[in-house]
Amino acid sequence: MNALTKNKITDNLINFHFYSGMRMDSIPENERLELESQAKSIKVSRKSVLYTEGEAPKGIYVLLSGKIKVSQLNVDGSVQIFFIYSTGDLFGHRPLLCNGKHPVTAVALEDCEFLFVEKDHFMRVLESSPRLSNLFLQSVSHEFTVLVNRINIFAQKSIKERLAYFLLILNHKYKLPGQVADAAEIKVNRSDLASYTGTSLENLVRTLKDFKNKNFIRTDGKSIYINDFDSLYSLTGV
Amino acid sequence: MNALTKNKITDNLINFHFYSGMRMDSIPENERLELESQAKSIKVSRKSVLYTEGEAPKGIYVLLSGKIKVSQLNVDGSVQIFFIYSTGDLFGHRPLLCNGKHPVTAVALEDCEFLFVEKDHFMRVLESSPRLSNLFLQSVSHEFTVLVNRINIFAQKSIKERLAYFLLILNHKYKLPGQVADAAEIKVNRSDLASYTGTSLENLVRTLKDFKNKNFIRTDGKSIYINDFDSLYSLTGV
DNA sequence: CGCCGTATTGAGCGCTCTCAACGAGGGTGG
DNA sequence: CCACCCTCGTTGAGAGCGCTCAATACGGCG
Repeated sequence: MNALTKNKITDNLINFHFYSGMRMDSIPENERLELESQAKSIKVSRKSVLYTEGEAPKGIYVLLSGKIKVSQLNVDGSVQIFFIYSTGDLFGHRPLLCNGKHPVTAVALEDCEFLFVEKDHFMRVLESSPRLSNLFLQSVSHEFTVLVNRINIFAQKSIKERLAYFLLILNHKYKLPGQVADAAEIKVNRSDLASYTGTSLENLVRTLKDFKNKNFIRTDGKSIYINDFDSLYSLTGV
Repeated sequence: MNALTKNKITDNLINFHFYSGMRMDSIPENERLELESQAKSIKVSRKSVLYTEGEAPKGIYVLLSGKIKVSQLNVDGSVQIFFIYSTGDLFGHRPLLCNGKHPVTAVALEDCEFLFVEKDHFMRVLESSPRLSNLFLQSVSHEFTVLVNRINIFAQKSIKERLAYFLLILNHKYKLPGQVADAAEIKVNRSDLASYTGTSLENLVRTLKDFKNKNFIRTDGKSIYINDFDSLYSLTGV
């Protein structure tokens, strides 16, 4: 893949489909220090539940290490995963901003460490800083576009197209800090990957196998690595 | 249907799935007057295009009469409709709030009349009013939940479930101001309804027929009326 | 070694799509 | 007024995708 193509993939996906929302390092120093001054550092182990859908939000979270999955459980037992957060991502703020309940459940995919800022402190800092408030407004407005684009993906694309799409997104999420290689080690189990892609476990496995046969990806145990970004990207049709 | 059930439907759908976003009448009077002072009143005929995906946003819109559909066109020619705006809805603001392009295309479904506030004026009013800015932050954060719920619908539900869901949403959108009757005249053509539900035209027609046979809905020419809110609601599984 | 959770594969069914034809209704020109 | 056309809606048939159920393989751990 040449540099031009690569940039196009990166631009399009990151800007309009991927975009992790708010990150701690995009917050101005003053406000960040103010938030951090009252933040608790918390460690949880794999499978821990940070919050559950329907709960009142207690504060905001900044992930320092590990991965968090954010999902909904349907009445028929099916699970839809919406996001996977990685280091630096700030989340859990949106229900606070609109006085709502958590619409989703957040669970640790690995052992995690995060900062937790309590609701009252967060809201105080937010109210005292129009700059921060505008930053959130910008961020959430951008995420609106990201979600609209994702609705289109789910409504109009086949499993194959969707899986290609989500593998590219996960590749970003699983890049290690400072990693130069394009391909990351994607460590999501088949069941979660199926819930993320919106398909059954068996169908997910079959589609992965298809991608492997075409040499788009390779696997090592349960881990997935992308070989051919270009082909996956053109498959997505975005 | 008893009153309790009806309220549950209304509450759940309106709050978490429907929610039309910002409305002019939820803006504090001062700011509203300031916005309106520079607003142009514009009339367009059916099928007129207000803006196209990829375009730079020029301002915000407040619908006074008529209906607007908001959609994306895919490379394979398929169309996904995301929203249908009706009287009072304020839209087109989100790309302004995050310095982005329009992610979607807005087209008049009927002859429409709307207010248009130019970008510069809107941004000036917004910057001068933390209260307005916070209102938008609240609104867009709430819409985040709405869109997340909708992703779940598209990723996990069948056409039948999705159509039941969107018919209930459209029923709200097509209620006339002050209408007491529950059932509105839903005047969306089959093709648009298919694009909204995320299915093919033929399949949409077949599912409508199924609903008609079960007496969930009735049709009069091209218009659709809901008979049985309860059954449709329980079909959606939300 | 046996157990348990996860991954893979197979078979068959049903939903949804596409292609194709037909019908209904409104508008236009002869 | 009628004939024609154009758009939109409806129906049928058949193919293929994606689902469920069921069985098998694999790997870590007690």
